[in-house]
Amino acid sequence: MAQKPSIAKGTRDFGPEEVNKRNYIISTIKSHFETFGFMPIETPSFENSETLMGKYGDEGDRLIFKILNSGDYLSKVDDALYTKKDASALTSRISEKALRYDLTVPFARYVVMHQNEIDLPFKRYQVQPVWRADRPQKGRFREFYQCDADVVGSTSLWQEVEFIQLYDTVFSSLGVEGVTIKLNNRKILSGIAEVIGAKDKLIDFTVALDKLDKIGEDGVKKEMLEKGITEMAIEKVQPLFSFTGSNGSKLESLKTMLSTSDEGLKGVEELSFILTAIDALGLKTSNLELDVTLARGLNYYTGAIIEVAAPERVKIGSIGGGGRYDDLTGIFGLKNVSGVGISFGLDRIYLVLDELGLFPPSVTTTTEVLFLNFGQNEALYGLKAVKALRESGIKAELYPDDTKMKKQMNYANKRGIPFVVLAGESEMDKNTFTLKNMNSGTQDEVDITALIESLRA
RNA sequence: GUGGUUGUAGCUCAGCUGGUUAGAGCGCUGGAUUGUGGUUCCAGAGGUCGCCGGUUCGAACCCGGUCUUCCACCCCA
Repeated sequence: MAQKPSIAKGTRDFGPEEVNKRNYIISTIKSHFETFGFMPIETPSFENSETLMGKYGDEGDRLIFKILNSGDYLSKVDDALYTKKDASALTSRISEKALRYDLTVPFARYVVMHQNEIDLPFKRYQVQPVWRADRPQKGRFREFYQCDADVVGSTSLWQEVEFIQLYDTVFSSLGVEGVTIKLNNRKILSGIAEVIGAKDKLIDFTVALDKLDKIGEDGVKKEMLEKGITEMAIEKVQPLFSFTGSNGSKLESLKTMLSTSDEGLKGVEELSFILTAIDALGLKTSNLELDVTLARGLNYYTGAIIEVAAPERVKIGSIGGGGRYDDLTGIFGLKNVSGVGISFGLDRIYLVLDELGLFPPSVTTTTEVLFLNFGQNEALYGLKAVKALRESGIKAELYPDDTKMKKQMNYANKRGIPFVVLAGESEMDKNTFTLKNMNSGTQDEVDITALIESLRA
């Protein structure tokens, strides 16, 4: 009984064209990672559960795909636990492995486990799939690729400067001009919370502030009030709601607002350093913008927070993000190692390139010439030429079956193969080939040298 | 995890207040056309109406559950 084929929720198949396009993006990103001095590593697709659990908050734990133990996993569960139906307690007994949730935590584990083999500061890049048991949505899947570059073992702000340059280089190279690299700093957000006397509500405060462009000033204020932030406190940060002007003037106004917070001022100083450096170095096509509402991934970022927005005409939002996290490896017992890194959102970059028509035509590679098959002797004659063409770097193939010519021509046509070679008895007698241009319909009878020459052009 | 939405041929979709053999376009296969594809013409194949149950004389259509799709929230790339 045949079953209806299906694929798991939130996963996708990729056809030849999609794979070629995705590979184009990935290889562009990788080549720039390398010119910036990053080195590749790979980690397993699944880790021991304890490596991942508890690193992404309660919400994160829920979204981690757990792998059921092999064998009779229920035999290890005592009746009391089983009857209690406590999912989280039961999970730890029947599942000891879990699928990779991101590339950062496995990287931290890698650094700690291999600390004697690597030289700090260590710059690594990693392009691998990750899995999340999330509910799928537009541009969000349960299996997707992350393209990460991180540096560990240096607190220097020059790293942040380098990462901004890297973003600019990659997007310019892909032809995506006019992206906006948004920059913020956790210390500034902390400072603001401190100044308004809501230090304990930092997360609530920033999560609400982050939604400013989405739900507007009134919506943000409403959410803040709901979370128990006082009206007086909100009053104090009123300037944040209409924060415009140059990066310089924004910094000035932050400096005033945060004058009583040492941490906040430190954040201003760090931002100022980065902005000055980028100003001096220049960017190819990107814009750099100080954005105090930027607060993603706040759970672990401790300094810089970076996010890249697609050009305005493409309504797709964020296409990359990153930041600084002090003590990245502390959870695995290696103290005082700071990390900073960025990530490229492959799927969304794909959508941007597709929408703007930025994939080079050469990305979709097809066979350049198809030899029609007229029988055993003709096939062998053709295959000798195919071999010669391949040695000249031309993508060539022979139609495998001796079927009707109409069928073979049709196949070439549908695959978009630009040239077809007809070589039957009469050509074999003369040691020639009939080369047909499928676009114009014209054809010429040529010898092997001329065949290679005309296909090479 | 919460709320909503979608599912009919390989694909995109019609299908009336519940009524007999569920349709179209595209695609596919064969032929017109035995060494010439795209265009045209002719013929043909292809459907447990997502799945399970219920209501009814009768269900693609109504009801419940479930899976899936897409959207919003939460969160996030």
